[in-house]
Amino acid sequence: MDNLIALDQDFYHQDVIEVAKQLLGTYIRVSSDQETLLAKIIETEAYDFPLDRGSHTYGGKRSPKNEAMYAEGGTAYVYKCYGYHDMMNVVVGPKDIGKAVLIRAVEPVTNIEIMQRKRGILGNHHLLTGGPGKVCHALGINKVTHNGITIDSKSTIALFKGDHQDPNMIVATPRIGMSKHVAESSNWLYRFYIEGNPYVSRPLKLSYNW
DNA sequence: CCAAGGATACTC
DNA sequence: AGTATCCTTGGA
Repeated sequence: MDNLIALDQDFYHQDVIEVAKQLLGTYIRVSSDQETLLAKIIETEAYDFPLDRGSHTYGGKRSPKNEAMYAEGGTAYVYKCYGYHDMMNVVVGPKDIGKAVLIRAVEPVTNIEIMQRKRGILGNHHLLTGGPGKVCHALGINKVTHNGITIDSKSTIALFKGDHQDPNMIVATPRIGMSKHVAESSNWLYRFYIEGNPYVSRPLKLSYNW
């Protein structure tokens, strides 16, 4: 994978739904002292502001925990869910506007064996990187190291343009894991993935009716 | 103090 | 398809 072109700042200042869709097919690179891992993003979820009840920033709610989500577009918002699963989001829009896109699944591109070792998984399929916690685990993304960092070609987390993504191959569904309190927001079609991609997360509750 | 988690891995 | 479980954060 040569010729990687980093996403520019303008990319992160589009509508959050646009960013969620356009991130499909782009490449995420995570670098550490030990290795450089590359994967293609194939599933995302948009979190809007301020009326999205499913978002951590709903109603302008702000605390040290979600502060990074109010940073400038192009920042990483990484938080822990259920005590141990790290979740990686790309912040969207201007500073103090709490919008972001969650990276829900990726397709490994280089150093797949290292991702398998980190995950403790032998195969190369959706169990390896299909799920937001799995993505961070496989790529070595964690809150302590990465929350609040700027995403650019010089950073430990970088995003690069992918091949042109056919809009007809993008599937939209409700988001996963929305609680009841979230009410009507849970029905919004804010989850996007590339049709037919084998790495799409498939939790058990995937029977939708619309 | 307690309830709520943008989930995952393991059983049956 | 069910269930145990990780533990930090923030609001009451």
